Amino acid sequence: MRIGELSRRSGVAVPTIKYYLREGLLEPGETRAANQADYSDAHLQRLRLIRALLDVGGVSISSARDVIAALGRTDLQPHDLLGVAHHAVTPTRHPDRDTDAWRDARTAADQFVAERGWFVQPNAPARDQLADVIAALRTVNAPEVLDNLDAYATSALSLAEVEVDTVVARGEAVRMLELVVLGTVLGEALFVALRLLAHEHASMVRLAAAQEPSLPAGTPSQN
Amino acid sequence: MRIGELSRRSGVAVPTIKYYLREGLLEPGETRAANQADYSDAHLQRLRLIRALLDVGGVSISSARDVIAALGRTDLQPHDLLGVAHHAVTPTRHPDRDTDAWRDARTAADQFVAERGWFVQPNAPARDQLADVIAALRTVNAPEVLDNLDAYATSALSLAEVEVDTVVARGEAVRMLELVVLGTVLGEALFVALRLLAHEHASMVRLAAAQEPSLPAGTPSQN
DNA sequence: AGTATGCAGATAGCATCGCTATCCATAAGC
DNA sequence: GCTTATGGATAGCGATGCTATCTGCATACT
Repeated sequence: MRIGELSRRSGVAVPTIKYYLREGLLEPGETRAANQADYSDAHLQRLRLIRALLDVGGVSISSARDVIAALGRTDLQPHDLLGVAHHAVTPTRHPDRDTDAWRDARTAADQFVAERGWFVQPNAPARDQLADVIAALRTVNAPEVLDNLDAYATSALSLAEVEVDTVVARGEAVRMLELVVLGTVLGEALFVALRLLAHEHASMVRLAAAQEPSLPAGTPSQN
Repeated sequence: MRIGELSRRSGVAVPTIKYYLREGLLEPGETRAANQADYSDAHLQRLRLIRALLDVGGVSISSARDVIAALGRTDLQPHDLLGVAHHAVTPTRHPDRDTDAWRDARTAADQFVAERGWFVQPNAPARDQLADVIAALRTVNAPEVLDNLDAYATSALSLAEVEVDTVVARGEAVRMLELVVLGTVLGEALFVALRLLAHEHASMVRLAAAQEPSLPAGTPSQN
């Protein structure tokens, strides 16, 4: 198919597809003549993956390029891809990390990981992310949230185990790689959305109940 | 204190503080003369909150303004603030929602919420977010991730209950409002970081173990 | 009193990101 | 032969989050 049809079938504008080609997110089609290239169903699939990463996963163009490049490598194991996927979902914006307060928070983060017995690379970016949040919660003086660290970690671990099992359940290497990426990026979006829904439910049950006694009957609290 | 000291103590550049003043994120200091204003510790605190929301929470300037405006209102109950906080963590980017595939996903999202017995406003933005992810997972043909919806929801609910309880445990209304915001925005960042750490741990234990038998001895799988 | 520094408020500029629009020569389709 | 579409290149655009500069005045130091 040519670019027009690719555009129609994917819902992505032609200039945008050209932009992705320029940026190396999408492989060029097979050139037939100076101004004719042929795109396959694989291109369509790839385009859908790109849009999912960008629109739903919130991944940047350059991170998406890295992820896609990694997907194309046959020498990577699923675990190796995790680093790339994690990098993709790691925000670039972050607070000033060159302060004593931040370094203290980073120490606390490392200590927490160690106490949990988690096996995590010493330079994993998620350690810095955790330190960012710890430092922020301390400076805004909200230790209550940090008191729940264990609850957060327990939820996170049980989720992570389910996700990894989902990948492991697959035999084919190529499929596993895709699932690592999708599980990491879209899994995060999935959880975030569900957390907000659960948040609203829990809040309605526990907070609103106090002020407005006549709640929807039979709303379970799921304990 | 004057703006220079506020800048030094907060680590925020003077022009940036002026920008926040213009944008209505920070209240003007008490004017003493045409070009002299006085800032209090409350301003410093507020500035730290702003930086936490922007840098760690990834909230936009305009959402931060909404959140801060809501914090200042005395007529709001904690539950009312949830909507504002949720809006702040809801990304503006989203896939095309004007397709049949998306509407199907939205129906599936509503059905999921209903099955769970969750009490959630029909127009809650998180419903759309959930539909976004469901639609994306379907178009990239990764139903495996969706098979774990229940696991995700269970984790999300237990987390949400802990978070709501943390807010409820506080008596003072003003503090509760702050905690709703911090719990929603920074709680998300906290969970995301912990999930990545747990992800790496679980992956190391289950995936890398297969190819590289000599793992760090005694790494528990926390089952 | 004189000088240097700092301040408030206003306006303009800037870097990045993710597209979008335009142009050109060529090929396809009717 | 004529319209339309294409590939490739280059330039521009709108939003975001600052950053820089200017002006007139207050403050601080000496």
